[in-house]
Amino acid sequence: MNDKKEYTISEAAEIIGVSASALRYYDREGLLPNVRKVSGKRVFSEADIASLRVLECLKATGMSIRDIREYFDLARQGDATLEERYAIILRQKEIVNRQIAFLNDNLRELNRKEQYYKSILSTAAGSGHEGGRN
Amino acid sequence: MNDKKEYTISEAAEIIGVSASALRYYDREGLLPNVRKVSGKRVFSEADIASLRVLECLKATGMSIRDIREYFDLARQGDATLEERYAIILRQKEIVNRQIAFLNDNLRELNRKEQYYKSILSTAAGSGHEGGRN
DNA sequence: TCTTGTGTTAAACCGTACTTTAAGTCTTAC
DNA sequence: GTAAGACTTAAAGTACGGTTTAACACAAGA
Repeated sequence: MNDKKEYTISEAAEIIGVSASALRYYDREGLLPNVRKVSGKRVFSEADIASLRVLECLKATGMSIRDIREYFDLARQGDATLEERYAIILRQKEIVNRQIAFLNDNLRELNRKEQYYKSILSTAAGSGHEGGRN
Repeated sequence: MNDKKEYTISEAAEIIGVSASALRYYDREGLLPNVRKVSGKRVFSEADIASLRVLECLKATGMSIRDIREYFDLARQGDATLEERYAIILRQKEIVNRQIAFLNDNLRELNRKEQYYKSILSTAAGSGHEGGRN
């Protein structure tokens, strides 16, 4: 009995870590078709919260709101779209792997810069080292 | 003698992998103060290309155009700002490390979803598995 | 000379993902 | 009954990072 089953928009916002207006925006964009309305007010179920977590995961990996909606639409079409959704997840995994590899490349660049600054700073001399270049 | 020393805007754009209009935009935003103009036209030196590479690196790690300009401005102020620039690089490294960690978290989520779909698809039955949830 | 190609500018426009505003509804507490 | 607090909507506004447009300049080649 510890698990509450329903949430207001501001509770859902707090749980997920976004603003209530962002949730309204997601709803407008068709991303929350399962959220019921009781006397004009949105009621979020545990399943809606779970959907929001998936939404946040996909969003965090750079998928656009539009593409996430398409993925959710497929889910609502049931088992017939399982393979398609599986393919989307695989594709998104590849995208994330590329993002990570890219960030690692840039991290190496930053490390080089760090070492460069370190070496200059360690010679402690105040004597003109640079010509104002980055 | 194989190294050309100067480039037109479209050559620079090609080398860096951005559009010429993006370079003009960077210039407008004060990110290319060292680019000379010869009879009204921008001339990019090797040093300018090097700056652009730094710009792309910082941009790729999520630094805003405005913050990159501030970093470049510090560089133009010379040795007095070395420590400050060093600190910026260290901070940016931390940001990138957090980004990578975050992407890894999301990758794990995607892996879970992949396994979930895989397990359903492997039972090959076409029998109602889901209620249209994501 | 005239066209082609490459460059220039200022200003307007664009897509994405929200946020803000204004006006209204509903419930509860006093 | 009335005020507060949380919710609703449609529509406008915002920030960011460019892109596009329109009008013009200049150099080289046919």
